[in-house]
Amino acid sequence: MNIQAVADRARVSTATVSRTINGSNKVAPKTAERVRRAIEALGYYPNTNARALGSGRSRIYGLIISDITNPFFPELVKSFEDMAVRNGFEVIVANTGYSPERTEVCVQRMLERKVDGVAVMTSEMGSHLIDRFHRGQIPMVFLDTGDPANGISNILVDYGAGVDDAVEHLASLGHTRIAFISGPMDLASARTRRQALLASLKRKGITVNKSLIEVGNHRIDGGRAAMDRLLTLEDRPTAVIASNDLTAIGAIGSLHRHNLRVPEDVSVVGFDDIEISAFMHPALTTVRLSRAAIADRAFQALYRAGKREEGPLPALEYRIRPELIVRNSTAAVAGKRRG
Amino acid sequence: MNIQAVADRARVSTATVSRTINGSNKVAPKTAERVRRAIEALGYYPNTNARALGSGRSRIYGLIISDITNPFFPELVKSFEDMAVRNGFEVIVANTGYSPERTEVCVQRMLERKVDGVAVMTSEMGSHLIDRFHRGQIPMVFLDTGDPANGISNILVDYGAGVDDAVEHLASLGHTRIAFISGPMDLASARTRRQALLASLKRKGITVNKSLIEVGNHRIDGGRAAMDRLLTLEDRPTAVIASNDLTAIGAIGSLHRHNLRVPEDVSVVGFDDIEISAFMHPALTTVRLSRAAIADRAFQALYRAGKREEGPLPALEYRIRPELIVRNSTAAVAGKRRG
DNA sequence: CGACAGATTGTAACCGATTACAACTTGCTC
DNA sequence: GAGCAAGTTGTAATCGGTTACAATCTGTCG
Repeated sequence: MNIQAVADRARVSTATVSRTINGSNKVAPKTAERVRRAIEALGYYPNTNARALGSGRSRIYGLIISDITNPFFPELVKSFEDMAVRNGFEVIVANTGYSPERTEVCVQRMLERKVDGVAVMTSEMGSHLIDRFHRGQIPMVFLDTGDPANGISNILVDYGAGVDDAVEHLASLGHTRIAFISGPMDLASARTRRQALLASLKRKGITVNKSLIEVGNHRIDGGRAAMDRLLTLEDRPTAVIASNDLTAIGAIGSLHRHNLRVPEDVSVVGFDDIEISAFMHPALTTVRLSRAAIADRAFQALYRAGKREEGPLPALEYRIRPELIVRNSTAAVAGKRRG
Repeated sequence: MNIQAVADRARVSTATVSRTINGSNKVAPKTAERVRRAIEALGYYPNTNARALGSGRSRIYGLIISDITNPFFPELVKSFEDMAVRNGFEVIVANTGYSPERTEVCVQRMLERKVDGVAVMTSEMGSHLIDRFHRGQIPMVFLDTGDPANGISNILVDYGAGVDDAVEHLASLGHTRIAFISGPMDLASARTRRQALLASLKRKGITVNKSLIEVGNHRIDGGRAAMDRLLTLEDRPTAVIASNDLTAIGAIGSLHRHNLRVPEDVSVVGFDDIEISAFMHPALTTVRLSRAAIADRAFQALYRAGKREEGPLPALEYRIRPELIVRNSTAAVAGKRRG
């Protein structure tokens, strides 16, 4: 079953079938209708490999993430895939596993499969790898680390605004001793969040005590260990902001093990709003970073770049503002606590 | 940069380059070496679209799952992708979203991209869709619902054995009033788990009380609601087995809200062992269904089928035995509890 | 030394689409 | 009715590989 069979049945040439399929306006309505009926009757669908080879466009987008088992990503992947498929694109997902070697493999996979664009939702992308995409004229969109001036669309998350909301929220509840559990410092996104938080505290006139800044690993165990350490302090924090939700969940676990109540004894704020956060006990107050919004902008960036024929790639910047979701892990600061 | 350029530089024909790349033994070692150096020097890699078109093999596997945001799947996807990439294959992941219409779209995507095999890790696959794969001679492997006699490899999970372990474990701790929170009854996998549990209880001589069987939805909120209902019973269960971990986590949430302790007052056992279960408070005792093992078998099934040239597809059955992981959500039954 | 098998390499058809270009229709205008 | 533009359709080259088959080379043996 190929395009020739359809052409024969519709009594036209393969060119006309191709034009009909691809929505060229150069086909007379009557002819197009005949072709469509032939396609229908034969149950024909085009061979995408031949299409890609002939046209130079694969209708595949690459999506590079760090790790699909990180709960931040599944929803992002799903949303992106959804949009892509609705627009006739396929998606190849690749995990870097935070490793440069694997990242190299990811890039190679994309190149070999001739993707029409690549969304890089992780920060482990060295400039020599970026160059390879550039050389292939492949549109790119990055999360936070793109550079529109350099032809790379960027999705810019306004961490400052999101974190401000969180700090404001805690301050309004009377908290002044606010601790922060950051992500691993070798992760660019973790550093960005940390900086945003420190800046925000400073802006609000809250003194930033070094001992109240702990480092986690963006996983539950890291959050738990960090909170354990914070609880050894002479002067414990009354509230904790975590660099992501898993860290916050770990912190809550630690607090529970130390027989402290959340939010009565300590308030906890997360970041991301992964699905499970709403169902925790207590439900987590967190700064939502919408994955659907990110996926949407990423797709749009690539899709638009693909629309232009042969102009310089229009690299754009898209802003996303996180949003504080208040649930039950935060409350007004209590009087002096035991300890 | 194409195969001709490599051929020119190595002073051979394109056929020889192709044979070298594809590891044909019909190339003299000296020649092969010359070709390899040319490839290296030029930084050449083949165009997979052309390859697929010419050979009829795309080196892409399809992976159909129900929903990547269901925590059961990310690890499965990652493991499968890992094996595939290591063996030179690409993977296309598609979510059915538990919907027949979307499932149809998934199948169409696979067909259009000419996958060399498809792993169906969900049960929403109607027989007319299966036929479409059959017609395309596309190897298939299913999870639990395959039929080797019909040319479809199957990965058979021995739910009975896993559930037996769980029941045995609870029985040995003195529990006799054991409740079960099932998944949604329109899900085949949920029904299978339910049947396995009922059979196991019967085998162990534990009376199965209808009121102790509740229905959840395989999500946290469903587990919570089901547990809420179980707690209204006159004679409460001392232990609960959940159809999956999210349900168990919801159940624990409910128990906590009712000021019951886990495991002192009620023991809880999950199923799947999703990543978060180990980090819960308390850490969840659960029956692990290894996603890595499933992914491994799925890949092997497709890969082997692809190796045979033109024989009838060797559909095989692979067995996987779940494994009880004892953590802190189960303990010996206490004396009479407050009612 | 010629014949022949086996190993190696090249030639060219083919996979199934896209698309530049040519060719043919129409319908106007003058 | 010739001339011409716009609209429609067909012809055939092309994308970049794979692979059947033909051609050539090498070595061995009688």
